[in-house]
Parts: sequence; structure tokens; C-alpha cells
Amino acid sequence: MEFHISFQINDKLFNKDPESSVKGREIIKSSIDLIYELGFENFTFKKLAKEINTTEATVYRYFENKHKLLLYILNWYWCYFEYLVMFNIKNVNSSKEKLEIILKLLTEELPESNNTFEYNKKFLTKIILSESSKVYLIKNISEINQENLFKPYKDLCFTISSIILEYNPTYKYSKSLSSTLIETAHNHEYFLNNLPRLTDVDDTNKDNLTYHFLHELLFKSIS
Amino acid sequence: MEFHISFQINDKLFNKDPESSVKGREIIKSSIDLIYELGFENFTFKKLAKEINTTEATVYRYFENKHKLLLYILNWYWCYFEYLVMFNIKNVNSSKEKLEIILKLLTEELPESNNTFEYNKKFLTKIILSESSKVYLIKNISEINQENLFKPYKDLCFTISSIILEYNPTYKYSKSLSSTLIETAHNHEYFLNNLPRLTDVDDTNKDNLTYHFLHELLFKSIS
DNA sequence: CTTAAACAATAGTATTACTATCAAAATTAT
DNA sequence: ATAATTTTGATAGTAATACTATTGTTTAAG
Repeated sequence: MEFHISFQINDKLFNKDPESSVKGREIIKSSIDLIYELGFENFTFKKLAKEINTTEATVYRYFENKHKLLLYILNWYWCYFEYLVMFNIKNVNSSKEKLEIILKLLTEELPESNNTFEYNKKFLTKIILSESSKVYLIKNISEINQENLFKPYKDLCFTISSIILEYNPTYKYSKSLSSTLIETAHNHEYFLNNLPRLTDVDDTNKDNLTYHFLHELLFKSIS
Repeated sequence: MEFHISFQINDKLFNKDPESSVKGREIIKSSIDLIYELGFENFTFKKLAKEINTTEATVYRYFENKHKLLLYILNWYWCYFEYLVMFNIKNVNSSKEKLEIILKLLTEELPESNNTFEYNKKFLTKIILSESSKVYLIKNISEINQENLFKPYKDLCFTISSIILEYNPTYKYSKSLSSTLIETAHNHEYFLNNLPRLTDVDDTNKDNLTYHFLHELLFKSIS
């Protein structure tokens, strides 16, 4: 069985919906590849246009600027991630187990699909680690927030916080803890790969340090 | 009594030591003001030069590019912060109390001095919240790290982790937890001001939510 | 088969991130 | 006090970036 999921992304993020055409989907797919390869700072619409054999003008017809394009990709990721969470905790009754599933999802690479038309999940995971905070650490954050462009992230955070409250209804910081878990999962994984001295990584725990660290952090906090 | 502290900053960060001349110190002071005002993305050497009545060429004589200048400022901050920690935990015996002092420092604005020649601490605090992760979320992180340019941050992290181990010598994730505390303190405070839905802020706890949240997180983790 | 939408090709502008040169001014060494 | 050296100021220039605008061609929908 093959199926295609698509998510409703806030239309203020684009001039023209990239899901509505082949070129549009190429733009997203190649953006992910290029941002992964070059880093967001060195990524430009000119390079992107060259990659997909088109011109800057065409890219601009879809996205006002590269910042919005990145935010589009991240919104897609957050929607997809929340979908993954929902899918994976389906029929699980224990809140503890649900939270453990979420931690696993947060600390592991996204499951790769064999569909060649889909985005490269490995690259997407890396982009999340390296670039995601760049979309909110900006001067005009309040404008962007007012347009609801962070809603999927907030929804995800809210979903996790509800499960935390399910586990312990008296815990006072469920939302702060949720956002901390998400951010720390990314952060810590990045540190592990790039600034290992900021973590307790050693030869034996490289593969699951982030998971175990967060597991203890989470359950000690809410018990 | 008045005194001036200065810190030894890695000389690979600059072409010419900004502490060595009046113009150099003006560069740092005005950079802090301008980065606060414009955000790092919109901050340019041209605008900085105009601000201190000089030319781009002069600024470039001190710093290779704006990224290194930001890293210089952050290194200064991390040194200063570690100094503050050392100063404030002096003669305190209880590890618990030491950790609480650190949490206070992490979650409050830096103490303002009345010395007009010093950097604006309020602005500096804001820059830390908004811009600090931009210095490590970059493509050439490994080069920069090899030149030891994050040492002050690592030192700070190590200092905190030692106190955690003093409190509980069996805790396995002291460094991961330290970096998480630092990052979360900044992150959470930023969220509180800009994306409050990602936190549990309400009318009653705006002033100390981050402190109390982290306090619980920390002590439950290491107890 | 017509018409509207989407795209490619090209051109152009303002700004950014630098590099280079050279003379004037300010320090410092003798 | 003067010479030597360093530090700045003034100016110029380049390549790349982040866009905007125009026009003719291709594609797809009615």
C-alpha cells in the first residue's frame, strides 16, 4: 500500500502554494537538499533555481523570501511530526508509554520512506537540528507570530503537554516542559555531534544518550 | 571603589584587539547597542561605522566579519558570567545554595553597573537570549570549534557541572544537564517574552516562572 | 481551439560583505 | 623634539545577494 499525506500549511507563508504544481514540489524538495548541504546562511534562491533548472523569478513567485521558505519547511515538519506522534501512540493506553514513544521520536531520525518523491527525511532531521531556531530568533518575531505562523509548533507542544498532564494532572509546568523537551532534544543532539564537551557522551552511549538523559529528566520532573 | 575587569579573549577572534584602543572599545560598545536595536541579521559594519563616526575599513581592521565580532561579544559574556558565578558563590558552602545562585543569575538580567564606559548589560542580556545560538548553528562549526573559540562556554558548563556533581556525585548527566540549564534558561525566557504559549506563563508568575521551572527540573533530576 | 495561467529569459537596482590604496593624524621610540 | 611607526580616514571598487519588473513562450483547462 502506498499513500500520500499532505498537511494544510498556513497560506500566509507562500505567494503560491508549492503543493499545487510540480515545480512547487521540486522547490521544496531541492530546498531541503540544498539547505542541508550549504546551511541556511549560504542557501540562496539563485542556487536553488539553478538546481531545479529554473530562474530566481519563478522561485519568488512561490515564496517571498528564503526565511518564509524555511518556515514553510519547518511547519511541514511540525505537522508531520505531530502526525507521527498521533499515529504511534494510537491504541497505547499507558501515558508513560506514550511519553516514551514521543521521546523516541524526538531523539531518533525520522523514518525514511522509500517513495522517491518524498522529502529526504535524513536531511530534514538535520535541518531541524541546525536551522529551526533561526525561524523564531528574529527581530520581527511578533509580526510573524501574529500571523499564526508558529501554530503547528504550538499544537505539537500542546499535544505533548496534554499527555504530561494525563500522566500527572498536578504538574504545573507541562507546556514549559514540553517546549524544553523539544528544544533540548534538538539542541542536545546537535551538541553531541558538534560540541560533545557540552554533553556526557562517551564511546558507550553515543546512540542513545539524548534519549536516556531526557527520559530521566522528564520522568523525575513529573513524578 | 571602582574597578575594571577584563578577560583574556582568544586572539583568533580578532585581527586587532579591540581592548587595545579607544576605537576598539567603541566598536564593541556600539555593536552591542546596534545588535540589540537591529537584530544580528540587520546589523552591518557599515551601520556600525556610521554610528561611531568611522569607516567600514576601520572596523574590518579589528574584526574579519560580523560573525566573529558576535562570537567575541559572547565570549566576553561567558567569561563575565563565569566570573559572576565565582564571585557570587564565594564562601557559600551548601551545593544546593550554590546551584540556586547560579539559577538566579541565569534567569535574571545581568546586574547593571553605573560605569558609563561599560557595556549596556540590559542589551547584552537580550542579545544572549536572541542571538547566542546563531554562533554555533553554522556550517563551519567544526573549524571554529577547533580553534577553541567556544572554550569560555565550555568552561562555564564545566563549572556548573562540577557543582552538580558536588551535590550528587552519582548523577550521570552533569554536563548534559548543565548545557541544558543554560540553553533552557535563555530559550524559555525568550519564549516567555515572544511565544508565551510555549510556556505556562500567566499573570501571576511572569517574573520568576523560568527560575521556578528550572529549579524544579534541576533538583528533581539530581536528587 | 481558445484563453488564462505558469514559466523562462533577461535586465536592472540597492545593499551587503568585503579588499585595496594612500594620505593624514596620532603614538611611540630615540 | 624629531623621526619612525602605527593607526585611522577617505575613497574606490568588486562580487554576491535579495529582490522587482517586463515580455514572450509554453502548458493546461474549459
